Amino acid sequence: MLDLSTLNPAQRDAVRTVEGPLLILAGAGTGKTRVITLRLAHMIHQGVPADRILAVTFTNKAAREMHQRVHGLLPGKGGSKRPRPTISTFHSLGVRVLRQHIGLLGYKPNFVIYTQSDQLGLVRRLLSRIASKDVKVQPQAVLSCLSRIKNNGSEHIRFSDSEAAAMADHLKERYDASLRAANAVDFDDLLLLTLRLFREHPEVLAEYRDRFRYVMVDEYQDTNAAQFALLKELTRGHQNLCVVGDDDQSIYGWRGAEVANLNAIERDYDDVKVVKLEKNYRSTNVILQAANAVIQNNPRRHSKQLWSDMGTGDRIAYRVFESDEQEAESIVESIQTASLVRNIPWSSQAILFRTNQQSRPLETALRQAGIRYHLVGGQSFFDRREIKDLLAYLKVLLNPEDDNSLLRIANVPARGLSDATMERLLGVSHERGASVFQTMRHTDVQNGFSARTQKNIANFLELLERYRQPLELREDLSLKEWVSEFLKEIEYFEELKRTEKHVETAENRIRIVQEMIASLEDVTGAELSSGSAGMSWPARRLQAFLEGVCLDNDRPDSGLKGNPSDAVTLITVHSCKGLEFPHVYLVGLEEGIFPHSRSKTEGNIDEERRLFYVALTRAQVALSLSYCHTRKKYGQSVACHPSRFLKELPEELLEQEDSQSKKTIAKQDGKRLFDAMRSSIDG
DNA sequence: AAAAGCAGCCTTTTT
DNA sequence: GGCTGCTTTT
Repeated sequence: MLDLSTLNPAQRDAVRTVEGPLLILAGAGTGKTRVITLRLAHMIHQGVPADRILAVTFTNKAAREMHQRVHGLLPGKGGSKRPRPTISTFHSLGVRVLRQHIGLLGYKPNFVIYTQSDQLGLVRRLLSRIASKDVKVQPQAVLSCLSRIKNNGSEHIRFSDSEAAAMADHLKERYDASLRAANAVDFDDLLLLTLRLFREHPEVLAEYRDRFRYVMVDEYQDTNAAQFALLKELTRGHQNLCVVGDDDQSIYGWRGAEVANLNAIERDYDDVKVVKLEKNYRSTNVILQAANAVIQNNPRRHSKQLWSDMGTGDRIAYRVFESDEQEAESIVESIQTASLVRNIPWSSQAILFRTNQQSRPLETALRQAGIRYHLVGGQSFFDRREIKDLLAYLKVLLNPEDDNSLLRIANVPARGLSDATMERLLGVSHERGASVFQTMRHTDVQNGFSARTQKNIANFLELLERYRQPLELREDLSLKEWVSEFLKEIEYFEELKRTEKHVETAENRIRIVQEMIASLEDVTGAELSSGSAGMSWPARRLQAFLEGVCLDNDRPDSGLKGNPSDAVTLITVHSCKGLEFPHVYLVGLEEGIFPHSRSKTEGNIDEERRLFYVALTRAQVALSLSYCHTRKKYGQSVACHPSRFLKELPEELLEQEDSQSKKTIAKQDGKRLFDAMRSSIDG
């Protein structure tokens, strides 16, 4: 029997409600994940077949964790024969559905998924083709408008981006056509095409609706219109939809998330049961009071008051610094002191910041102090040239129709397919409505080029074919060896060495590629269910690998090798949602950074405040807030002012800490610090 | 056709 | 400050 006695009444109520629509309003740290996992386990104990349950999470990491926790609660761990609940993100679910049925929409099932940078590349290319020179429009802005149009139709575009919006409107057709020609889909398509599939092919919808009799959604406040529509399609009829969310933690509005979906549940479903979780299991009451006070300044929210049994707790440290470098150094010093004096492990301490670039001075300070850290988020990894190259090679080998990837690597390393040549091929491919790869293969096209270029084209095609064949034919193929051989043949590492000034950076890049290749072998059987039918085993594994890379931002420890995971966490406020740390240092609380300057012009201060609220509620026992008088922006120092959010904190919860008092360590602490330092020297 | 030099711009957040 | 993409040079 499943033990529910440790739950509070509200939690138990939520867990025991199995049938019908259920809305769980779960404040930060109120044991939400526990409720979800226990509810899942409870349903299965009650006899609901596990494979008829669908649980949707926001990130792949959350999905994995939930999977493990649920698995731990179920009987018969060894017997993997038992059906398991489906736990995935909306996007991964979309991929699964589309791999099976996308043929009905005229795509081929081996489609590739375009990442943000792929999309950006495509937009750039389209812009340069049509834009009559120096129309100053940011591809990034066009892309986000495109996304908005795709999701909501063109009437929803903001006025502030009118040029970008107009351009997006203009490009939309071409953009979609290019994707289709490349047999590619973008992130939005994963949801929108699934929705279209469900609407145009009721028999497919029926299959999934029948399969998933019980649907549960985590982080519901972050769902967008398409996701909500998908949920409605899936649960029409049985109405067994349970959503868990917190309107105060809605921080993805810029990506189309609609808090309104929380209320829409009560509007669109009959007899919705609402359960509110307000007892917090994470933080001291000082921290919770601060969080409550801040969030009260937001209008239109489901009122919630968090409280806990964790005592009053220490006041919140409030610190002011001259510069961002000093801030970084002092914070690192505090972390070190906490570790040496009070034995706080590195992993219990996290530094939170609003923007990725703020990590730089912090990383520098941590490295100087010799403290291990790991950086969460920060896209830099997949933006690395060598990773983009490698992924482009793999994508082309799997799906040569992928123009974007093909154009990226056609002449890398140089093989006589100049930009001019590829530009011409691209032009012809547009005329014929075929992919660049297909275009290259036509002899009549080839004949238009010089004898030398013809030879180069032929060589390139031959290279691709030669490596594609084993992928499709040899069931026992080792992907790792296969890729290694390919890179060796094209002399990619030599290319890296040649183009890099410093030997170390080249070697670093090579190492990164090799690590990536090694992880090709890690593709487990579990992910393969999504492989499209009719493909060979190695091709499906490669597909699963690329999917994982595209959809799962949570890259495996790219930090130093073999670290025993006791490291300080550096993380953006966005990606820290759902996490908790005993000691939290929130830095850079300045106007323009937090709240971010962009949010002011767009009137999204409320969302920034929610972001601040999320940051505060990550802390369990100790919280430190700080800002600087000057900060380096794009190389030069700029004066800054304290964040308005600081003024929203009740003064009695704060402990002003000037740089003097920080150095006066209490006597016994001083002795312990001394002993600790001595023993670390002796040892 | 490849390498070297230079201007301009930025990333707020991520599936 | 640093990167990307563009222009010039050889």
